[in-house]
Amino acid sequence: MSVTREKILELGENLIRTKGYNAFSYQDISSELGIKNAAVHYYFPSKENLGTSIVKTNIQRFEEMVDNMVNRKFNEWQQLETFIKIYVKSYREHKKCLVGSLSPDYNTLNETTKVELKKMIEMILKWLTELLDRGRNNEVFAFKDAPDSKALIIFSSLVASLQLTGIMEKIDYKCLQQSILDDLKP
Amino acid sequence: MSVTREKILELGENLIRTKGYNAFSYQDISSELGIKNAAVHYYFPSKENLGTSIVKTNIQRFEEMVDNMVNRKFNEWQQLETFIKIYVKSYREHKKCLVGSLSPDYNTLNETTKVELKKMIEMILKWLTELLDRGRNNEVFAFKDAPDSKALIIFSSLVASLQLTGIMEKIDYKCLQQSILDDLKP
DNA sequence: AAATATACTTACTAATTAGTAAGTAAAAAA
DNA sequence: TTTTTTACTTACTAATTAGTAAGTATATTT
Repeated sequence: MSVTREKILELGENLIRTKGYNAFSYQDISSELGIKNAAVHYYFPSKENLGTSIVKTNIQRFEEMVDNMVNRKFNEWQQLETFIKIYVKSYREHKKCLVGSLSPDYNTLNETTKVELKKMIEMILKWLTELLDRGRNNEVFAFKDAPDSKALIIFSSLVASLQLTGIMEKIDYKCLQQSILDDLKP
Repeated sequence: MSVTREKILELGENLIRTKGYNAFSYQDISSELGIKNAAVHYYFPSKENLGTSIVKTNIQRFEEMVDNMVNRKFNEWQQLETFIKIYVKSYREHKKCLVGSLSPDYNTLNETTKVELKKMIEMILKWLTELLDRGRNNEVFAFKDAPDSKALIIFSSLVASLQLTGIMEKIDYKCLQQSILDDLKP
């Protein structure tokens, strides 16, 4: 695959995660890469196309991460820790996560982008729900709620806290991360 | 105060909460109210001005809600329930909350709007932290974490879940609400 | 060596955006 | 009754937006 194409995808993702979908333009990308507006359209004919590709790339990344953890025979606790680390990394890089950045703009997205975003959220929640359920059965986790409720609360906490830490510097994300894990200790 | 001015504030808030700050325009407001673009500028010279006024209105609403609960001598449990009800109402109306809608766009907001949004989040977290702390001392709530961590988790869950329910219709917001409350039962 | 595909640029369009300056009709104040 | 204020409209501007059509230099294939 083309280097420019990959740079556009990466820059586009960063722009969504720092400015939001409706605030970034093809000009933002072209000027940053030192190419012309039309060159971006050469790789991604429309913004719909680019947005959808960015979400698809993220879905793939998530699938690869899960595959990798299964191959390395991570237990449930290790898997949850690895997942949370993604958000801690975003926090350090002063970026929101893609889901948190795109969700408020959902109504303004094109159909194909909506479909992929929905798919991505479904995938994460399904994986997290099953992880929590399995982990509780194996006595790696302990919690009262239904696994799907717990998954939603954990995912929501990670997503929204990331948004809030971008505004309130005093919030300690690592502390929050520890809180989530402590809460699941048997 | 002018009726048109109040209609603009209300419509503007709804537009932020359904489309996002950078996707709504003065045209959206003027055409909906059957007035001209320039009439909106008459009341709110700039979008910065309108955005800031909308956040200020919401701060005032929050302060009034707290005052009202104190006057009616609500205990900590009742106060938390009342607070959560705001989000359940938003859920039923298919709207996100203002904080969740504006936070991802924070970097694109004007200084004055940033200041007010930060003030609003600070206010809510401070109130919730103190409520949880007081409630635990009075044995109305039970939880292990530090009150500020718990406040952040609860607030984040409410904000982000509201965003996710707008995408995944199968998520049961009332169930989540119950989970949050159950988790605090002594 | 000729044909073709790749990776762009040049130069543009049509629509939308926030914002403004000047005018106006009706109500309120003097 | 005149003046002033309120609440707009008309008519516009300058900037930015996504997107396109046609051209071009370079690399690759035939």
